[in-house]
Amino acid sequence: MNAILDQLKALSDRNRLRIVAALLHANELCACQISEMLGVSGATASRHMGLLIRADLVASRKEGRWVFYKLSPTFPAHVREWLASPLSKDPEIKKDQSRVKKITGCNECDPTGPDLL
Amino acid sequence: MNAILDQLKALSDRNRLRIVAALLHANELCACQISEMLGVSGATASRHMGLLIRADLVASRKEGRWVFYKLSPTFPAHVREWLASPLSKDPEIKKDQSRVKKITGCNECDPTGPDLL
DNA sequence: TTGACAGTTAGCTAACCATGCAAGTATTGT
DNA sequence: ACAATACTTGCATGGTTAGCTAACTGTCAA
Repeated sequence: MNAILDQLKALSDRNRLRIVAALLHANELCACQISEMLGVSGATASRHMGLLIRADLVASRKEGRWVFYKLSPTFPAHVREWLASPLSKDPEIKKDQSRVKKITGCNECDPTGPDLL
Repeated sequence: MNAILDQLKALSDRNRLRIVAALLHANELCACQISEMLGVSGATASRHMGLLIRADLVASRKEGRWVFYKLSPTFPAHVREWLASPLSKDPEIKKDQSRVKKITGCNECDPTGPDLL
């Protein structure tokens, strides 16, 4: 039960749910994009990502100074099916998506890939 | 997003997840069974049930002095598919199931029905 | 009507958690 | 080596929440 509980706790925060929605849409994002999208400090974003990683919902990849995040390969399929459709229609999430597009702070970030939403 | 967030928050508590697991297994339970299964006061159990109802995960039915709870007809199917199998195997949940069987405080309670786990 | 029982609500406390700032680590470029 | 950038971690703080007891509402029985 603890593994599932950790995943539920990780998902039951507004900002972390926004992060998951963004990763469903964008395939891969770097930390700076996430903190800017949320409008929180880099430290706070980093904590959220650590929590999502420990819950086995997100995987990270380090490349030079940057850390890139994507949904874990073991991200529960049923959760994806549950969240994908409603989140893709949510106005707040849509706003996040267009905000991410405009973030050019880290030009290595190329959030183009299969859209999972 | 708020509706989903409310459901996630409602599920992301150990005791409330135990309640949902019990309802997946037992079809219908009364308040006294739930508080006794959890080992918490009736007041605490009542608060948990109120939260689950407001999240639209549980429906209640009043019969005389008793209130019976079951999963809402709109309980998300994907969530059920996600939780059912792992929870049914969880030792803590199994212990809850056998504990519920022995509760005879309210003899109206007849937790026999289709086992959804 | 009075008492007992089942459940809810109010008020409180303690624990948890999201956040920011500041300091630390790691990597790159000059 | 030094500075700058990207992220992480320690610590303090304000807000949220699970839990209790006590008081309240509603129902049934004597």
